[in-house]
Amino acid sequence: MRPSNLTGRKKAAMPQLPESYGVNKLELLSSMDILQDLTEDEIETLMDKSPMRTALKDTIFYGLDGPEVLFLLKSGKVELFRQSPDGRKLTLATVEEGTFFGEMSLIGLRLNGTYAMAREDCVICVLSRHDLESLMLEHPTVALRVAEALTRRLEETRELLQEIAFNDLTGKVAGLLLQLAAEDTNIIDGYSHEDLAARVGCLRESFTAVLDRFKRSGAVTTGRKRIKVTDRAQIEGIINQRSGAPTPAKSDVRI
Amino acid sequence: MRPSNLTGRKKAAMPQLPESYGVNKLELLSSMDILQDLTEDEIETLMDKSPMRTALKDTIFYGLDGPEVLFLLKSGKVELFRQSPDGRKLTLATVEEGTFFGEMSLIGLRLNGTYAMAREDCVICVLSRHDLESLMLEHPTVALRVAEALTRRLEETRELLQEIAFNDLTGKVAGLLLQLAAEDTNIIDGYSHEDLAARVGCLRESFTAVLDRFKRSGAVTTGRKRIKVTDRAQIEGIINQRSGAPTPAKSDVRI
DNA sequence: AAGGTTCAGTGGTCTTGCATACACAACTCG
DNA sequence: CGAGTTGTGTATGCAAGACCACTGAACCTT
Repeated sequence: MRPSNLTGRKKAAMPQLPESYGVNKLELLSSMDILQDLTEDEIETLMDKSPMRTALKDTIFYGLDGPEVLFLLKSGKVELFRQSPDGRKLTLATVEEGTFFGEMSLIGLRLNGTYAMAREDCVICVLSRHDLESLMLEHPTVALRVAEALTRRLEETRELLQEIAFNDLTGKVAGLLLQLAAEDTNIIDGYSHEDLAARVGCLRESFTAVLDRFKRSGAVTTGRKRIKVTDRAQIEGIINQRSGAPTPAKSDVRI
Repeated sequence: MRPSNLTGRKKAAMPQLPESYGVNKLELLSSMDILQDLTEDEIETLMDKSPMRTALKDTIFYGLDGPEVLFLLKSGKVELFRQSPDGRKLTLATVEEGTFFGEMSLIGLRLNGTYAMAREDCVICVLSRHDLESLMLEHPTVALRVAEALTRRLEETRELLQEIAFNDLTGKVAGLLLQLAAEDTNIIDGYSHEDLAARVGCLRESFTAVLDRFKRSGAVTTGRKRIKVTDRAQIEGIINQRSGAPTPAKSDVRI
């Protein structure tokens, strides 16, 4: 946690977002994954109902107490995390623009112990539980897309669970690096060791130690808030050695 | 893993299920959570399309290679688990009757490294990806129910993730005991230490050791495949001590 | 340019839980 | 009823990672 950072932005006047955001409102909404099958008219109707908000980088804009709403993330990046009583942090997921979060509203729950922090300045559209339900009932394709997205997330979460459960720290870190490294550049940028440690659920020092071993073996190079995966194959090797790859097990398929 | 157990059932002739199952087919289907809003006619139509199968207790009936289908579990209990290359097992979820699993079919994936094992004799209805999609599109309420169920599971999985990440073994075991203990009797029945260890991702011996400490402190009594939680409060205390309860954190809610 | 803050790297100690190896009890099935 | 199988209880050495305490470097703000 970086309390001083979180509160440090309080004083900053919220920068008025460029006018262009207003102009592209429709475009932004139609780029949402779950709304892609709606017509422009339908999206416009929706637009009128749902307020548009912004959240500044590094602010926690949803905590334990918010309302039951679905958030549509139009631009920016949001991190969902939980916190243990002793202050440790675990990142559940990072939400990219064009998709939603806060799906707990679907079952009448709040984010439920989960905090949402903007990792970049964000533009967010808020949908009430009721609006979401009627939207889904009126437009089955939306419901289908929601179900698809939820399935994908469930799958990701299970993957993460497996990774945490099966791998030792070295394996977890290796997995994380591969997951975060940009496809093209192989660079992970903008995350401190502390951020990354929160994603594998370990201490900052332990993360540093593992990364250091990778560095010594020539698999990565590092800079401040910057890690470059130079030998992807090597990192992959570490993971496969330890977990992940499904065993051709004695499955006994009979139904 | 208990290979001999898994394969040991092979020889057993599949007992013909009682006729009553056939009679109650309609009733069974309408008790499915996601189908509860359909009329009898609609359910009957669906019935004709989807084959009905059975899976015997302790058989793995879905492995790495099955088709993209959604399973509707009508009776019995199914355990979804993954396996690491070195044979460790992690239970992702236990599916109770009246709901579905295999939702990966929604996004064109198979169960994806996940195995499904019948913990009791099961009656299962199989829905193809295509049938599922048309069902959801024609009946938005079904889609809504699916989304709700998926949300609930996502939430549960995150809860599990948090528990695994934040708690030490003692805490994890405590959480598991509370979760599994029957509301009324406080008894956990039918699970071996090995089964339970798989759910918290530790060795059988480690589980035994923790349980033994609980026993000594008088929180539980044990028998073969049977654990009775005698002092629920004490176990709860262990959990709260270590994790779980949300902190009144310095949240900075501003949107 | 100065002072404060965030990041990264390191060393040392201590606890937890893993690996391994048995012993025995309870259950199952021929 | 007897042999094999499965479930449970225990001990011991060992390694990973948590926890603690600092250091210096990079960055930001003024």
